[in-house]
Amino acid sequence: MALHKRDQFTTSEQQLAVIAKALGHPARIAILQLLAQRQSCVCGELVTELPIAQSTVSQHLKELKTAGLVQGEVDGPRVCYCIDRAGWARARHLLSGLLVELPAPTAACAC
Amino acid sequence: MALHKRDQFTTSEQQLAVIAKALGHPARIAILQLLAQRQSCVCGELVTELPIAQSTVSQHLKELKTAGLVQGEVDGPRVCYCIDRAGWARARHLLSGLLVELPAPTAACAC
DNA sequence: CTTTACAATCGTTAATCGACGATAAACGAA
DNA sequence: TTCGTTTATCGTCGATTAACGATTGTAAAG
Repeated sequence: MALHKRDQFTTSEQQLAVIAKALGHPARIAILQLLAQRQSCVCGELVTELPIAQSTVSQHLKELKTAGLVQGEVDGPRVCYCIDRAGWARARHLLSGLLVELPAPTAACAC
Repeated sequence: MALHKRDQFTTSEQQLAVIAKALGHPARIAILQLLAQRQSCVCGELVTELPIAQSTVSQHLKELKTAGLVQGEVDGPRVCYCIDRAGWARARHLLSGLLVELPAPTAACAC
């Protein structure tokens, strides 16, 4: 593979991209919203709430976990998921940083 | 193809996912930041600032344009890009909506 | 009318994603 | 131990992404 162009970007750019990529699918947005609504963590309940197969939900959860946005804890035969406190705090920080860097459209460009 | 599961999600979930997906690459983050910094719109200047080939930059610009985040205007032989006011306003709205829905880690889950 | 820049598109390649069904693994209950 | 429930993983498939070089298109400049 050797020397990805990817490495030429800022770490904060990369971190933000990882977060955004994890958010880049409606199912994962829905999962996060469900986990936030029921502040009690849900498990395979997610599967019944979502219009996708169990294995697909599991994959999305894995991606969210990899991105550090979600956390799962085994509880008997089932797994209890919840939003990863630290990870989501970081994500919030990066995202709101972007909203500051790219402010609301005031004057904007001359083109 | 026929009937994507994708269609089963909220439109706001889908819109947010489209935005997030567009932000899901460090090069595109970098492009947006560059366009914001120099409030004057840049063009192929982007190519010299970024560690990727001209054609690749062009592709990323296209994706950003498709997502409605960026806008390009032909100016002689060159093209002047800037942040799409309306599109970015919408994106901001959706993103900050998410930050409200998923608040900072206070109590969180019992697991 | 050429030449020259600049930017978009084409064509290709390897890699990743999204989805599914099927299977395996973990564990409590009978 | 065996069964049922729950979740993760495997294997597969088509579609998409990311990247590049090469080519094409467009418009000012000579």
